[in-house]
Parts: sequence; C-alpha cells; structure tokens
Amino acid sequence: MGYPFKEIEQKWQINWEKEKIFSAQPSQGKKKYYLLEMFPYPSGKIHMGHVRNYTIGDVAARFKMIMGFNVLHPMGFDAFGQPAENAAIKNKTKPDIWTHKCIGWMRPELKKMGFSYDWQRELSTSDSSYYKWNQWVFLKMLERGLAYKKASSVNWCPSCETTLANEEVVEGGCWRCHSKVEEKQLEQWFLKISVYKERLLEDLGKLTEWPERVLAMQSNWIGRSQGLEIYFRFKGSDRVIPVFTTRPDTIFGATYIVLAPEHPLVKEIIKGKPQEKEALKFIAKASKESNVVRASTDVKKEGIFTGSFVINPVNNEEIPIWIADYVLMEYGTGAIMAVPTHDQRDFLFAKAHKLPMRVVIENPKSQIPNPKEMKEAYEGQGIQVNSAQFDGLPNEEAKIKISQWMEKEGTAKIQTHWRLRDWLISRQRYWGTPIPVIYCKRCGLVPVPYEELPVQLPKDAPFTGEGGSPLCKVKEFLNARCPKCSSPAQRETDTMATFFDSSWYFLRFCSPGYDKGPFDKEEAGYWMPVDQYIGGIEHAILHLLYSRFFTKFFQDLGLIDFSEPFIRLLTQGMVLKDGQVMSKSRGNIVDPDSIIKKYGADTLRLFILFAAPPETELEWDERGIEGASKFLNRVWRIQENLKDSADHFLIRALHKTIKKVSEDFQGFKFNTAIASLMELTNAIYQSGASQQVLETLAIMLSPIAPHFCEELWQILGNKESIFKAGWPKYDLAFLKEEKITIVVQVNGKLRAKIEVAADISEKELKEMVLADEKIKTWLENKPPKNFILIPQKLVNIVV
RNA sequence: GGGCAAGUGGUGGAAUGGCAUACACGAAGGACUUAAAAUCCUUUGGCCGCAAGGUCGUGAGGGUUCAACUCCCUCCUUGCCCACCA
Repeated sequence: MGYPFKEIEQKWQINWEKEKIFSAQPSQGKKKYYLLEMFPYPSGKIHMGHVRNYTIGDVAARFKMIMGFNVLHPMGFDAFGQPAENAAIKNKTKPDIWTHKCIGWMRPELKKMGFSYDWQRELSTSDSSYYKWNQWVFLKMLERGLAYKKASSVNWCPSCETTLANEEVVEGGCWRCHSKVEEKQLEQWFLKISVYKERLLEDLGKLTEWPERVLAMQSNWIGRSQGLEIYFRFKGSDRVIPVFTTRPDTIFGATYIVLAPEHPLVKEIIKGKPQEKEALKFIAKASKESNVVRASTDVKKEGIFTGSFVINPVNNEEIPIWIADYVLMEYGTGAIMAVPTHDQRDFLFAKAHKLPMRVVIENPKSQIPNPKEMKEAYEGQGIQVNSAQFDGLPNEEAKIKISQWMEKEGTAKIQTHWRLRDWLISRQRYWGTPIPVIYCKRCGLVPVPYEELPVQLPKDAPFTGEGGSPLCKVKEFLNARCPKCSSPAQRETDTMATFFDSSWYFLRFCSPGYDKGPFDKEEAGYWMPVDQYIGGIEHAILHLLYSRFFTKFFQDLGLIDFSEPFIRLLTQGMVLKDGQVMSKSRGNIVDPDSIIKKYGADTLRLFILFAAPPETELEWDERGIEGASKFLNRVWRIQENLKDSADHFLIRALHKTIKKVSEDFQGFKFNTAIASLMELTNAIYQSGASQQVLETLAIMLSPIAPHFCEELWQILGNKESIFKAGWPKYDLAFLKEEKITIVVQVNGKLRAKIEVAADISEKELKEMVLADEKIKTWLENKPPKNFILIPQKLVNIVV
C-alpha cells in the first residue's frame, strides 16, 4: 500500500487556499522575488508541456519562499486568438463562451497540480478590464507616432482570411494552418518597433542571465549589418543608383548591377531601348508573383538586360544594368552590385546569363582559379587581388580601408542596415482587442477618446469562416459617431494580434484590478522586473522581443524606471514520447490528469523533474513514473522507524546533501538535487534516521513534492506550514573528512587508491605512494620523471 | 545554405580538465510469502580470466596536456531557429 496521496493532496490544496499562504503583498522587510511562467493559451486541457513548465516554476517559487523571499507567483490566461474563433465556426458556439469553458477546465487542473499561484491575481486578456489597457497603450503609441497605418503588401492566408506577420510565415505557409500564403494589398496597422532597434540590440548586453542561444537569436533577428552604400553613376549622365553591400571588399569584382523589377528608375532606364518591350513584359510578370514565391529557392532566377550601363566608381569600368526577380525592393536600396565570383546567387545568375566574372579575393587553400573553371562562388576569407592599391591586404582589413577611401572620394557612404521590420499588428479577426480608432468622412482618422475606453467587443457576431472579419457585419459596432464632429462615422474593424496582449501582462500582474492605468506605478516599482521567467524556446524571438519593446516604451512614458522586463530566463525543453514531440496530431499525448489520478500530483512533479535537466528534451517513460512513486513511498516509511538520534555517518551525509541540494536548486539542476535526496534516503535505510534528519529531508523535498511533505511535516508534530520552516543550513565542520581517498595514477592511468589522513603533508603522501606495493610494481624501479599532486584528490606519477 | 545546441551502458541521465557511467529505470539472483503483489538485500559497460587482475571504452579522426566526455581543429549524425537580408 502506498501513501494516501489522494486525501493528502486534496487536504493541503484546500488548506493552502484557506490560509492564503501564496497571496503576495509588497513588504519592505523581505526581499521580493517575482517568478513568472509564460501564461497558457486556454485550449481546453493542460498538456505535459504545461506540467513541465509550471512544475519547474513552482519548485523555484517554493524554494525562494522557504528561503524567506517575498514571492510573487501569478497565473492567468492568454485568452484572445484564432483557435477560439475557429472553434466557434466549427462548434457553433461563441468564442467567449468557448474560451471561458476552456479556462474553467484548465484552472482546476492547474490547482490539482498544487502550484503555488496567487489566484487572486488571475487575469484573462479577453476581459474588457484587461484589453481596455491594450487600447490605452495603443492610443499612447498613436500619439507618439509609434502606431501608423500603411498600405503594404502583406502576407495573406486564404484559409484564415487574415494577414500574417513576416514572422508568422513558415516556409511560405501560415504558421497555424500551413495554407500557402498569398500576397495582398491592405491598409494595415503597424507598430514602429524599428525606432527601438538600437536599444533592443544594445540592451542584450544587460541580459547576462539569459541563455546564449536566445541572445544570439534576438541579435540575428534585429540583424544589424555594417555596410557601404555605393553610388553608381550612369554612363553619360550625372544620375546615380545607390547600391547597398556588406562586402565592399569585393567592389573590384563587380561586373554588373541588378535592379528589382519595381525599382523606380527601371522604366526610365529602358525607355526607348530595343529591350523595352520585353523588359516591360518581364516586370509585369514579376509583379504578379508574391515575395514568398520570388523568395523560394526552387524557382529559377530570371532576369533581363536593360540596355544601359553604369560606371564602377573604383575603376571607371562600364558595367551593364540588369533587372532580376531575385532582387527585392523591400531590402536595402532595391539594387545590388553583383560579384559572381564571391556570391553564390550572383554566380548562378552570371552563369545562366553568360555575364563576366573576376576573382578579387584569393582562396588561401587553392590557386587563383580561372573564373570559367569555378564551380561555385568563393564566399570565404582571403587576400585581395585585382584590387588596385588594396592588393595583398586581408579582405577583412580591405573592407574597412575601401569603405573609408570611397567615402572620402565621395563615391560611397558607410551605412548601417537592420533586418528588423516594423511589427504588423492588424488582424481581420473578431476574437481580439478592437483597435480604438474611428473613421470620419470629414475629420479622417480619429482616435477614440481615453474616457470612452474600452471599445467593447460586441458579444454577438456571425461566424461563417468566410468573407473577412465578422466585425464588419455587426452594425451596432461598426456605426459610431465621430468624437470630433459627432457626424456618423465608422469604427476600425481590425483587432490586435495577440502578441500585443502578452507583451505587457507581466506588468498587469503587479496590480491586476487597477483601473486608473495599465498598472499601478508603485506596485510595479516594487515587484518588477521579473526575477525569473520560464517558458518554451519557441518564444525566443517574437514574444520576448515584443515584451522588451513594450518595456522600453513604458520606460519612455515614465511609468517604470527599468529597461528590461526579465532578469533571468530559462527555456525549458520539449516533452517527447518515443522520440517525438507529444502532440495531438501525432496521437502520442499522455494526459496529465490520468497520471494524477493514478499516482498523484507529487509523483508526477517528481518524475518530470528527475527525468532530465529543465533545458533539455524530456523523454516520457511510464516506468520512470513508477520509480518516482516508489521513492516517495520509501521516504514515507521512514517515519515508522525513527531513532532518538542519528549517528555521525548520517549527520555527515545530511550536511553534504543540504549543500548539494541548495546549490542545485539555485542553478535549476533539479534532477541532480533529487538524486542526492535519493542518496540521503538510501543512507537513512542503512543507519536509521532521527526526527531531525527526516524533518530536514522533508523541507528539502517540499518544493518538489509539496503536499507530501506538508503532511509528513504535520505528522512529525509541526503546527505551521513547512513553507514557513526556513531552508536548512549546512555546517562545514560536518563536511570535513578525517580520512580521504587519494587516487594514484601512473602515466595518467588509474593504478591504485590509498586512504590517508585528510591533513597529510605532501612529503608524507609522496612517501606513502612510492611505498605502495602496487605502485612499486608499476614503476618497475624507474625513477619518477614528474610527480603531480592535486591536493585532497589525486597523484599522477610520470615515468 | 547560415546560426545555435546536442551525441556517454539495454534505457533516462551523472561527471565541464583530475576515479567515466552518480541517481533512477530495466534485467538477473536471493530473503519474506501457501502463492502473488508490495517490500528488503545483492549483482549489473564490453572483452580476456576460476580468480586476483588486465584490457578496451563517452559519434569518427587528429591535436593540446602529466591528465580530455570536458579545451582546440576537421568530419559525421540528429534536433531547433533562421534564410534570395545584398
């Protein structure tokens, strides 16, 4: 018979809620600790990924609580979004009813896991008390010119009938439904995140406790590149075409330039040329293709000669101007200089159209090849050749020298380019925050006045799944009066992308009921920034970047005095089964609820932490669950057989464990912390435990198996919650060993182990080692060449 | 194609320059039991050997070092992120 987990877990969940032990209040006496896990999308049931994410967070929160920190550990729901709308279409229900139903299922499941949330702070982004402040933030951005409308070619998902951010297009398909993305021109709302690009990049340096790879991904996404804008003058005219390049070292190898078909100068250039008719045909064809198609690698690069030439400013060479679909107007200047020998795309294009090539950087591993014999472009490092006064320089050095020289000559300008695009937030969808603007025939675009917020999302709307946003069809919503002139006007029907909602929810948690602003300045001043944030690696770019952007915006509004929202970040690995990610479509889901029923939440928590370190992938194994259950039962039985005092051997083991577990918890190494708790338990089974030893073990295990340990704690006669017991301290005096084992190697190979007094002198140790019979045979009377001694650990004799 | 991870027993994993395989699962054997479950104890990387012991061994190959799973170089495999970004 195992311990009665069902009764125990229920008992303590009720007790914790009654005693409000997780309710957080600012307190000047204690140090604050804000621990946050990425809040879930209410899809219906919690899955193992949630269980893992929230268990990791809960252990950290409870550990800090026992350490005496004032812990804020809130939970809420990222409740707006497309699945609710798709469910409404499919199940003939309403998105808000569906969403609330899902939240109603998930909340008790989270409670059953025993997570230490302050449920009084629960929030849901689809509540008007939340999205009102989305609208407030939007209006502030609009005031400051950070929100703007732009007609632009956007990615259009024909299935979802919505626009997608560039970031949401996955391999030419919609990231949710994978339909092929088309191009469509629409008036869209954008946020000028690009205004913050320097700060977003620079402040990555402050994030010393973020994983390296997340920093690298953010940095790549912002994509700062130093380059040169080179001015190519037309043959026989003073007009110039600016071209941006990150490889100014290859300028002497530029043998033609290429314009995007949309380039404003194209029509002028081809006018009256024999190629005009054919070129126009090509341009028309290219304009029909979406960027996604043009950007795909499997489509052949097409292009056409314009009949015109420019002058290469470094050597006054005449080079032809081409038009090609692989050059996009949106990037750089819409024109490139082509260096076929040192850029693979240019190389393929040049080969296909029989354009000239010249090598200007020597591959150190091979002879300078005849360009005709090259099979691919050489894009690596090397020494400049065919580059006039720059010959012989390493190309990285030449990059700088050529840039400086050309800038001085007035033929180019050193420039910085960024990859980061402005953030498209418009969605032609119902289930999101209405964008608070009104269109008046007389006054134009008018912001909804602050005192009229929130612009309520109407409860009823027709969901057919066709023909754009349901909001367009709700007359009571659509028709409004102009706030300026009171004449009939129309509301904006676009809603905000849900990333907007999640870009500042961590601030709202500080004062979830606040109604004078998005958050109470003082409360946020006390709790923020988040000390530890935990979530999936899939949010490494978008969510984290947008949250950082919003934080900087709030700082600029004077609402907060810090610039980064999350001090420490942990990205947990995925949960796999049979080597594959657990997912509904694969049908390899294990329902957490069934595991709780069979083994209890404490066992599930223990297993999920023990099976792998938090950052790596976790392979689900039902037998591992059995093992976790066995361990808890083993600890449970210790209380049946307590001694009055523990022997020295066990006390030493206890203090060693306290040291190890304390360090491991700090570093989120829960798997090894559990391993040492198991070792302590094994030691207890060897020698028998005293009450004090078992109590200490219970405290150390309590963040992982909280219900279990509370019960054990109470059985041992304690009246107050174990989470107020304080974290145990270890005594170095107990860790000192009298005798230690020294490893003896001969020529780096393990040959013997000798036991010596811990305070042995080097001389004595050396004598003892050389006198050892085994070592003598290995030395074969040869004199040691070298004698390496690592104190307290190891000796290596070299002969 | 680029960037970043990772690769260790039958399995999950431990060790981040100093005893490779902690801890657990699984397996084998034993104790208890009429029996089973549960529990407790023992063994458990490969090869040679009755044993003592030896020897090989952390994806492959090279290097640095008294000493390499750990650091460096080249390559292979897998995963994630990104990609006509000039």
